[in-house]
Amino acid sequence: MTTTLPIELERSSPVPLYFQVAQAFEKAILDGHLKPGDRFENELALAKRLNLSRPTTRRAIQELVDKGMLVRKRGVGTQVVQAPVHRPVELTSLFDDLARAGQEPATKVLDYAIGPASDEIATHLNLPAGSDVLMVRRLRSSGGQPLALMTNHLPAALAPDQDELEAAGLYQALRSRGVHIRLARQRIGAKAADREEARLLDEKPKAPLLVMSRTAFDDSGRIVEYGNHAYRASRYFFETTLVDR
Amino acid sequence: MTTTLPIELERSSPVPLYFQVAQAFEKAILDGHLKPGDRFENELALAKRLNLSRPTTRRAIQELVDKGMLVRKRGVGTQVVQAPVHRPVELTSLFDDLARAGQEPATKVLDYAIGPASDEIATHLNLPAGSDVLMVRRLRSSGGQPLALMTNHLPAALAPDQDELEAAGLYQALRSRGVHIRLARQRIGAKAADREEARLLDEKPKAPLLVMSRTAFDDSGRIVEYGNHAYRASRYFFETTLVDR
DNA sequence: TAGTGGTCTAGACCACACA
DNA sequence: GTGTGGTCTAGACCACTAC
Repeated sequence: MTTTLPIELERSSPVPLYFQVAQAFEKAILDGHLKPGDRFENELALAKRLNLSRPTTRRAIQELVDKGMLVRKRGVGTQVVQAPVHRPVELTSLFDDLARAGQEPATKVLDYAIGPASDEIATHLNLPAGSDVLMVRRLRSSGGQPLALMTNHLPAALAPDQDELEAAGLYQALRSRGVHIRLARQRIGAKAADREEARLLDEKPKAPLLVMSRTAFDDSGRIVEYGNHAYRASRYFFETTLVDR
Repeated sequence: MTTTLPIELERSSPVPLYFQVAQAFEKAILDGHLKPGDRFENELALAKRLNLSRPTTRRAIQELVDKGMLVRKRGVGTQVVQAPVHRPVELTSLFDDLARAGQEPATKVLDYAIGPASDEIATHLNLPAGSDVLMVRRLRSSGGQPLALMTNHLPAALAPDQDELEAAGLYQALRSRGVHIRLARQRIGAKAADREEARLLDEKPKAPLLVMSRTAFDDSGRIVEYGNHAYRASRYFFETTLVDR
């Protein structure tokens, strides 16, 4: 069955039309007005109904396909994916994730030191050996329980204050300094906790930890941050959605 | 500096023009002909040079932005990201990953049983309780060493033969049955190995394992597979690239 | 002010799936 | 055959950045 959804467009809004359309459909899916397996209106009909050009309409639909909420099949049509949808992984910090989940994260800065980079760190940050970098180690907790141990390295020029790092996430602190993170590459693995990690995270030595190392880039393609995070396996996981295009 | 790259287009090819362009640039970046930090030709100039329309040119560039190889900044331009590029995570199986890496994976089917689904599995597969499903448990090894223990559940109608599962990956077996996986949602975490996992994976009990549970959808949005995989932490990790759009 | 990317239009033709 | 999505054109106007 093809459901038609009433959509109001605000043509004078700075929000792109394709985005308004995509959001309206996303909301309809999340609210259950469009059900899993429902056939979607075809592009031409939708474009006509909304008084939009086909490319604009198409882009709106593609947005949701990329998010893993719709699937399209050439010659057949577009359908809503058959499963309750979670939020896709976004380029936000753990701090943001938790704040959104209402878990009230707290951060304690354990180490904060600026000095010449080791060869390894300089390589990861793509800086000349010996450049000044900030190393910060933080313990993130939520609900009174330790959650993650985070070690990050940044070019000294971008170093946020220690206060900022306790009050907000690293990315938020960078944003307020005009640094916009556009890209992150992550490597996710597992390891056994060493003695210090165990102590700080309130786990036993050799307890399984979920580890993530991340390199973040700004909108000029420069490396802004390199970090190693260790999460308590009992309290954290990553979600990813992969789309074949 | 703006580098101009000679690109040959095959207009009669079934390969889309935007894809040909994207591939040419991707190759140039991977081969080092375009270096990290290099300014990219702007869209209009590139379109004119290649005798393409701007949308087509733009789509080619966007393709590489989505892959995390380029970053664009409004009013400024497009640049090559400042770091060696790995392959992005794709919708392939571990089997494919290893075969590509030349590690000669081998698979042993430990269990293969078709029967009524438990409530939990039925829910994960979005099937009526008690529907017939295949449960298959496999041990994946490479280089003579165990690597992953994989438990998968599929609707019985899609069940590949046991032979197929030993010879190829699950996804490849499904593909040869006309099932095209278009979407996968993954949850990645860590856990301690239980006694049986430890035995099969040649690890000690309580050794850290990287675990992934995955739900896969076909091009009609139906759930095709639900699986739980456990990887030896010492031998596997996941890579993800996140792009802010 | 000049140059860049971001959005949008109104069409066109093609490839594929299905009845 | 009919209907669907996939690709492509040749423009247009706007928003933002840097000088």
